[in-house]
Amino acid sequence: MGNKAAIPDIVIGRLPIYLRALNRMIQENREYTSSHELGERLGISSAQIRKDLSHFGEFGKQGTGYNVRYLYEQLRQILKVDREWLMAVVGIGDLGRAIAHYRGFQARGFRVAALFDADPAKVGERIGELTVLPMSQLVEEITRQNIRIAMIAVPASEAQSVADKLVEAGVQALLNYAPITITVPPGVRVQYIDPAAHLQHMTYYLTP
Amino acid sequence: MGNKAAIPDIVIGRLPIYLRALNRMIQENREYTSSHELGERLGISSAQIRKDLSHFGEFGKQGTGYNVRYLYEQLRQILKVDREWLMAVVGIGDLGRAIAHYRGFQARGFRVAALFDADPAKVGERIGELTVLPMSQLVEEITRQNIRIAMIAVPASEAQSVADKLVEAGVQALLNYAPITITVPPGVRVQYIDPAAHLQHMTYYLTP
DNA sequence: TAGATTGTTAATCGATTAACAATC
DNA sequence: TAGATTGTTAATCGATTAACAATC
Repeated sequence: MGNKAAIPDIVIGRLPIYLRALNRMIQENREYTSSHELGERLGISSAQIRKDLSHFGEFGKQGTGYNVRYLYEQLRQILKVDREWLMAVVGIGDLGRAIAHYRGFQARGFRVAALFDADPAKVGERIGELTVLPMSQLVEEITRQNIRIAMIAVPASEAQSVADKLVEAGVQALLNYAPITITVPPGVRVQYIDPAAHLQHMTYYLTP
Repeated sequence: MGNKAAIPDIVIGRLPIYLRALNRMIQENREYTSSHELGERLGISSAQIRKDLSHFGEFGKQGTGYNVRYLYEQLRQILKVDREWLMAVVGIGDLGRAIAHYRGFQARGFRVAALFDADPAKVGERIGELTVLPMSQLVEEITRQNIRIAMIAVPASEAQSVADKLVEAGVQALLNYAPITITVPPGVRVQYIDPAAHLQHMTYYLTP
């Protein structure tokens, strides 16, 4: 209580992993779990899990551990995914299309609510319940729907200017699929999805 | 020299980011760069970049910094991406298809060389130069092509058993797109791509 | 040369782990 | 009760940063 110190970002980054594991346990009808069991599944020490959770409150009971559903709901609240966030996708290539079709966002707090592409040939195309809009409507549509999150799925050469435009429209969180580091003003968050970077991380350890 | 101590994994994980930035600089025809400039672009301290690189050798010159192309080639060698790694993709849904079509792997050391799906309706389908194969051919085909890396793009419920099968076939590096932590034997590496987890990491900081 | 920048050492900072009293 | 497991403290471990001699 009276927790003034900011919680380390690295801890926040682990919460979605805990949430993912808890979701799995709910599907398996597990009622209780322990820091030891969770750690076992995730390859994390039980001490770390208890320490991480202790930043936010006391969620367990000595002797019995954590009620799976309760902890799940608490983490959803902490991460603010006990609601539905609207997202924009910019760049409707193969990847943007896959993102737009992906069924997995809904259960985790997200919904794709707008699609944009610079290519006139793609504008007007219907994908699910959405129509691809031109870049010229980006600011207007994002403002209208009060969209706060966007996914960038354009070529690397376009990513920075698209990011600038999204920030101008009021977007505060960017998930960038383009293989390039982008610069944003303070207060805007960026996360990166770069499969090739992950692959290169692993090849270091592979013997030729 | 005589560097016996293992290099921290967190350092290895940053090398692909440096490589990405250097690649960009090559495109921009920049001949030299400095730890300061690189750090500026990436939001990393110059000291960290110098420290990271110092694990592998001396790549710069006092006063002038680093030759962009030289450092790029050195990092490619260190990460072993100065060659072409063959990859298998398991699960040919929207995402698997996007991966199979993605043009960006080639330049970074990778090529998709085999596609698998459990759905008989998808088996036999041609995607680019490849034909989707049934799971029953997985071990044989991966062995035949000596594939060491695989990408898992199946539903979460299937991911663990697919991983087991890939490991059985001799795959040593897995990039898992399914939102679930998988368990693999020692010596096999796993990296995760979970966009929803990244999004949840960011919503923590968003004000409602 | 003077200015710039490296590679490296030592100091600092922060994250992880071990241990255990509290208690279900 | 006895056994199990939490939440927390202190100790350990590792990563980042600051500083600077070396030198291009």
